[in-house]
Amino acid sequence: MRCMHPAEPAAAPDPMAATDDATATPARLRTLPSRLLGLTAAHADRLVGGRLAEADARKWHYAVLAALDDGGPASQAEISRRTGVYRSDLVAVINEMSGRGLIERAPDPGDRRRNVITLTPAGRERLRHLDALLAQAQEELLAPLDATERAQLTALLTKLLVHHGGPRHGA
Amino acid sequence: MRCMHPAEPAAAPDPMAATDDATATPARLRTLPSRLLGLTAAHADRLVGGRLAEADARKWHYAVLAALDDGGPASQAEISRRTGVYRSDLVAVINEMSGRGLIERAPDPGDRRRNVITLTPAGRERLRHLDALLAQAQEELLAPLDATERAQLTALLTKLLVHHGGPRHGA
DNA sequence: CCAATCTCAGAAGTACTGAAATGG
DNA sequence: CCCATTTCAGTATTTCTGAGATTG
Repeated sequence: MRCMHPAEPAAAPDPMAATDDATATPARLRTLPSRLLGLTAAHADRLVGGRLAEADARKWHYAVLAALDDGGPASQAEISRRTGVYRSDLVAVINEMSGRGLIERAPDPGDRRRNVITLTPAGRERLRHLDALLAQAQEELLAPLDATERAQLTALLTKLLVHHGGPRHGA
Repeated sequence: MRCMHPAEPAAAPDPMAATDDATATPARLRTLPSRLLGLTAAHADRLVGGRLAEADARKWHYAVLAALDDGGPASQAEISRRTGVYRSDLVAVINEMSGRGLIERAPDPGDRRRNVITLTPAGRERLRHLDALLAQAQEELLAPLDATERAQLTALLTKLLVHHGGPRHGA
């Protein structure tokens, strides 16, 4: 995986993780919640990134497609707000995706500062495909958990997120 | 935070995270487990990184101190194996920490290729301090959960990790 | 005159690679 | 001759900043 989430730690190695070769991971770190979270998130990130890579896509691509399908056509600034991708970096993403015919970039007649980005039929189909890949990744990730445990995990994580200001762009 | 875990996604922003301004986060992403994990991990990373920053420390510093306190004096290569920090990057970390008197770097009499890194009393005290800061961060992170829920979260995350090859250096 | 949008060019922080130098 | 360790120099990736040009 590359870097779909702006406030999310893409997939960087973690110094707190250690091999179990000669000497194992320091005991203090073994059950540290923040470390477990980081490790698990990294793992999930690899899973998701790997699936998307099969289709030559990145998190950003999916995020943009999802934002357009969900909220309708929008300016680049608006997409940036929806997805958390920086406006600067959105340019390249949109260039690539429009080059593949997944989206269309047209000047806004009403406000000539803006480009209106629209999802094409090919983009919608692409989104469905990526949705399927994403679902596979989630299944792979959650494989060791049963339905009850999955619900618990979602509930716990959501509780942590909403408590600290909810899932806003920066976090 | 910076980057304590080698295979853990430090603290990169997440494109899948979105503001709730005009249009909210795409519905598909709202409860996507991998996204919840990434968001929560990023949040935890900020908390931990923030606390450590108070003491002008980074994850790496803590990881090295913990590894030394836990496994005793070691060569740099050994510390790299314990912590997951790359040998190349360890050099700078060790330089800085030895400059602050937290550790000592001495040539190994038995094997002159190696440096033996030893924790100094100041380093041990430093570690205790960082331990306290880390504990604060965990408490802050888990504040919305009661004891039972915290245990559940730890259990669930551990289950996910051990299932996929356990917490090894790369993940 | 100020705000917003799009764009590019580059800084900053991180992970990772490769090779040289030393020694076992 | 080959392996291990320390170190440096450099690559790759990604987030984020700043400024310029255009338009409201």
